[in-house]
Amino acid sequence: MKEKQDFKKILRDVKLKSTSPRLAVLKALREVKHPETAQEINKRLKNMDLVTLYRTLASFEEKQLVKKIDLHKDAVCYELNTGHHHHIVCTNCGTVEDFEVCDKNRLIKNIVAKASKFKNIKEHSLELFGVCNTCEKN
Amino acid sequence: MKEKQDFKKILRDVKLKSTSPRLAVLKALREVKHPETAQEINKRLKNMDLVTLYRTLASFEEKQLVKKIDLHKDAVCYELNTGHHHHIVCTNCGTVEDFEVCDKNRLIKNIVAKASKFKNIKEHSLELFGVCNTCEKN
DNA sequence: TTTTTTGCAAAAGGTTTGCAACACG
DNA sequence: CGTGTTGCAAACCTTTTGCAAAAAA
Repeated sequence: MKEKQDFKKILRDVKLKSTSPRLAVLKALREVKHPETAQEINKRLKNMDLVTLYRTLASFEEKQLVKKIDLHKDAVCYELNTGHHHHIVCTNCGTVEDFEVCDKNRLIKNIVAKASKFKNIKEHSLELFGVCNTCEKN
Repeated sequence: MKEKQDFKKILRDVKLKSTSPRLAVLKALREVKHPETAQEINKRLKNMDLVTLYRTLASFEEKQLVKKIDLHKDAVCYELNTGHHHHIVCTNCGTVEDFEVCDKNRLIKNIVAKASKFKNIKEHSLELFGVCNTCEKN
């Protein structure tokens, strides 16, 4: 299977040993298009220990393979760190739509220019919350 | 005391009964300029039950007196909902600097214009994370 | 007096830690 | 073979819930 080789290379590149839990988590993360909580990911994986999953996600986050995102759910969500984007979340049904911000660098530059205590920004959160069109009809 | 009357009016305006825990929490929130976790607020208050504090903060949030904010700390932070602003957080020492975004409405409008599932945005998060100038020297 | 709120104890839920057995490289 | 990783149990920490006593209007 070609995908498996992909995953092994990804792990090798970040100097993580290739183990079956890690491969399984990479697969699970790639399968799904929206951020999920650890429990949600765990539910989709057979024979995966929740503790191992948390540790796997933590190591992936450290290597910047995944990002943690707060979508105002009961728990933090995780997603593969591919392509920079943000999310609009339906506060009613939980649907998530991605979006990109074209002039974000300019935005952040403007903010930092006025800031007195910071010169460099490493990360940022930007998530929108509303009721999606489907939910609004009901 | 004039401030106490202020607080009583605030509570009356949102139809919450005026009780000493609520007055104490309002005072505590006004005293401090940056968002704090429930535990941090609780530490500054004498004779305040943590459970009561959580319930008080929840009722305040419902009445939009306070806002919950995720600053990537161990727990959610709360702050008085006065004047719309966002935060830059030092990932090293925790220092927080506020900022305002002047063209935020335009930003959100642009995002929503491209969104297929959403027409209206009710809330948004926008927090920046970096290392503050002081920490960067060391 | 009636209804809401408080305070305590206890539970719930997500996440972390300790440690021995195991597996990758 | 040595070091990093897993799996299980148990701990941890924040937040919530239940309920009787207390306080607000």
